[in-house]
Amino acid sequence: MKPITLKDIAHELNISVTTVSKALKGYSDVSRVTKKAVKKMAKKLNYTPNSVAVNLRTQETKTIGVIIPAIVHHFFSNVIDGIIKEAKKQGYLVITLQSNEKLEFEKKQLKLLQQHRVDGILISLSNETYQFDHINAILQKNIPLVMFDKIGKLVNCSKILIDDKQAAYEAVSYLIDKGYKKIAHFRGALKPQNSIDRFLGYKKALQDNGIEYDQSLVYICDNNDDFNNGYKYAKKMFEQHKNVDAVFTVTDVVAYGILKYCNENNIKIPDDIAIFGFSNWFMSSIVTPKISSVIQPSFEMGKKATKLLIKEIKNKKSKTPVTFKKVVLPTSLAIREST
Amino acid sequence: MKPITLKDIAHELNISVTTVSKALKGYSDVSRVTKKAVKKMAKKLNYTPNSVAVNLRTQETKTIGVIIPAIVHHFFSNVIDGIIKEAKKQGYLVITLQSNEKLEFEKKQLKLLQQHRVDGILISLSNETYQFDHINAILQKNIPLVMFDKIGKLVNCSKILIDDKQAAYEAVSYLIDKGYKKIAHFRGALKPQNSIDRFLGYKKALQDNGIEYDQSLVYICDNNDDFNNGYKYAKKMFEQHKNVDAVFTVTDVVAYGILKYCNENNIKIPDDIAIFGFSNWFMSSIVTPKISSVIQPSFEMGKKATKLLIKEIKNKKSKTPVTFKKVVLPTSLAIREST
DNA sequence: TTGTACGCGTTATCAA
DNA sequence: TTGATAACGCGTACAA
Repeated sequence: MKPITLKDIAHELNISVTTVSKALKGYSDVSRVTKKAVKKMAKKLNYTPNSVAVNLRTQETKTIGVIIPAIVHHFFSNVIDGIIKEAKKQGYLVITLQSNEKLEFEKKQLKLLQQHRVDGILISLSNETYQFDHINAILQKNIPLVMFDKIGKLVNCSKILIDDKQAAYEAVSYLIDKGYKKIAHFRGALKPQNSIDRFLGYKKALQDNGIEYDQSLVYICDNNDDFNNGYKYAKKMFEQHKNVDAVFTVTDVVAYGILKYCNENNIKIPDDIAIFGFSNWFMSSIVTPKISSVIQPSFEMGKKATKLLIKEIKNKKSKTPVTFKKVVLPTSLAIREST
Repeated sequence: MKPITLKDIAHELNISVTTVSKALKGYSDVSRVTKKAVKKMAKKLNYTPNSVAVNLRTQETKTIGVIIPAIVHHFFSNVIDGIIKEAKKQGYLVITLQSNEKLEFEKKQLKLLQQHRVDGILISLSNETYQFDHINAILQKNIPLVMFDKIGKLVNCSKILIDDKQAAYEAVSYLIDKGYKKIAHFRGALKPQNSIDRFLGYKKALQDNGIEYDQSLVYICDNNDDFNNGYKYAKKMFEQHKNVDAVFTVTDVVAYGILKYCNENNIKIPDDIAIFGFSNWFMSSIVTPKISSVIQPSFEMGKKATKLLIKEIKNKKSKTPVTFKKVVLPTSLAIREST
C-alpha cells in the first residue's frame, strides 16, 4: 500500500497535479470550489505530503543534526531536551548521533549528517578532538554549524558555552569567603578544556585570595569512573593531608564518591570537610547532606544553540552575511548543606 | 557554494551522469579506467552523495523515528543509547521526538515522522494514551512500528517490554524470603500499566506467601515529584504504621525519598526497615546504604527494539509476510545493602 | 483559474 | 562499456 501522492488526488478529481499542489498550499489563484474539493479529497485519502520530495525540491530538509559524546549523561540529555523542544517549535526535526568521545566516530557522524543534507549541525566535541579539519570542512561548505559546551577555540564558527574558569572561580571563592582555607581540587583529565578551565578557576581563586596553591592538593580523576575516583582519592587525600577543610570537584559524581567515603568514615560534612560540586546533578539535592554545586544551564544551552543555528540557517537562505557569535551563558551557585 | 553532484563529476570528466553513478557504486559494467577516474574526481571535488535524492529514488530514508515521553530520564536515555547504537550499526539514523506524556503531542509527532517518511517507528506510549487510533492508522499504512516499555496491549504490532508484574513479584518475594513480614508499597499513579503491574506483582507475592494484603500499606505516588513523594509518604507511613519492616517502591527515586526521611529520623536501613526499588538507577549503588533494585535492561531494550524494527522494515521490503513478535526481556534483582 | 513543462539528484532500464 | 531516458513526488515560472 503506497502512500498517497498529489497525483492520486489529482487523478481522483480529474485535475492537474499543479492545481492540487497549489490548492493544498492555499495559493490565491485557485478557485474556492476546487480548493475545497482538493482538501476534502486529501483528507479522505489521508494524504501526507512526502517531505523527501519537498526536501529535494526546496533544497532543505528541516532537519538538524546533533553530535554529542554520549546521551546517557545528565548534562547532555538535558541539552538534547532543549534542542528537541526548540527545534520542534521552529518546525525542525533532530537527528542525534554520539561520538563516544572518539574523534574517528565524530568524523564519521559528521559525514553522515552531510549526506543526509541536514540544514545545520550542533556539536559538542569529543575529548579526543584537538584537530579540526573535519569541522572546518563543514564550515567551508557553508553548512551552518554551532559548537556548544565542548568547543574548539581555534575554529571560526558560532559557539555557546559557559565560562568554566569563572564558574569554578566563583565556587572556590565562595568556599574561601566561608572561611575554608585548605581547599583541595578533584579535577578531571588533563586535556579537556572544561577540566583545564575549572582547574584554572580554582587556582586563580586561591591566588586572588592570598592562599598558596599546593599541587599536592590536586587529584586527577582521569578514568571514566568518576564515582570511584572520588571515593579513591578521598581516601588518599585524607591519608596525605590531615587538615584539608574543603574540596571542589570537577563534577558532582566525583563529589558523591567523596561523600560516600566520608559517610563511611564518620567524617562530618561540612564540619570536617566541605564539598562543592559542579554541574548540579539532580541527585545533589537529594543526597545527605545535599551537595552545593555549580548550576550549568544545560537545557538553556540546548535551546540557545538551536536558536542560533536556525538563525544561521535562515541567514544563509536569505544570503545575509554570516557573523559568528560567541555566547557565554551565566552559571550560578546552588548553595546547600555541604558547604 | 552548492554541494557537488554527480552531474558536476560527469561534466568534469566529459562522461554521462549514469556512468558516474555506476562507477561510484562499483557496477561491473564500467571499465576499470573510468571507474578510477571517477573515484579520483569524486574525491578531488569532495563529493558527498545526496541522500535526499537517493531517498526519493529508492523510497526509503534509512531513518527511524523514536517517540518517548521524555529524554531526560535515566531509563529512556539508556534506551535511546541502545537505539542509536544499533541503528548506527545497521546504517540507520535516528530522529528522536518527545510526547511529554501528552497524547496530543504523540499524535503530532507521529504525523511528523510520517511526513518525513521514516522507514519505521519506535514508540513508548504517553501516560495519557488509552486509545490507539493514531497508532493503528500507522499500522494500517503498513509502516513498521514497534512498541517498547509502555505498550498498548490491544494494539496488534510487535512489542518489547519487561514483565513488570513478575519483576515486582520477585522483588517482594525476595523480601519475604528474607523474613520481612509487613511490607508496604509505594506505587505509581493509578492508570499507567507499569504502575498497575508492579502493584499486582506486589500483591500476588504477598498472597502466594500467605501474607494478608493490607490496602493501608499502599501509598500512591501520583504526582511527578517522585523524590518528595517518597519523603512525604515515608513520614506518613511511619506515623500510621509502627511495625512496617520493608517497602517496595515503584521506582528508585521514590526510594531515595524514603532513604532521606530515614536518615533524618535515625531510622536504620535495613535493620528498622528494608527498601527495595525499581529500575536500578545509577545512584542506587552510590547512596548510603546502597539500595536494592530491580534491574530493567534499558539499553538492551533499545537495541532489541531496533533490531526488531529493522527486521520488519526489511521484511516489508522483501514482501515477507509480517509476523508480530512480543518480546519479554528478563529482569533481575540487584541485591544491595538496603535489604 | 488551470495546466504544461521543467528541475531538484539519483538510480534503473534499455538501447546503442 | 557507455549513455539516453524515465521516474521518484513535489513546487514554480510561465503559458494558456
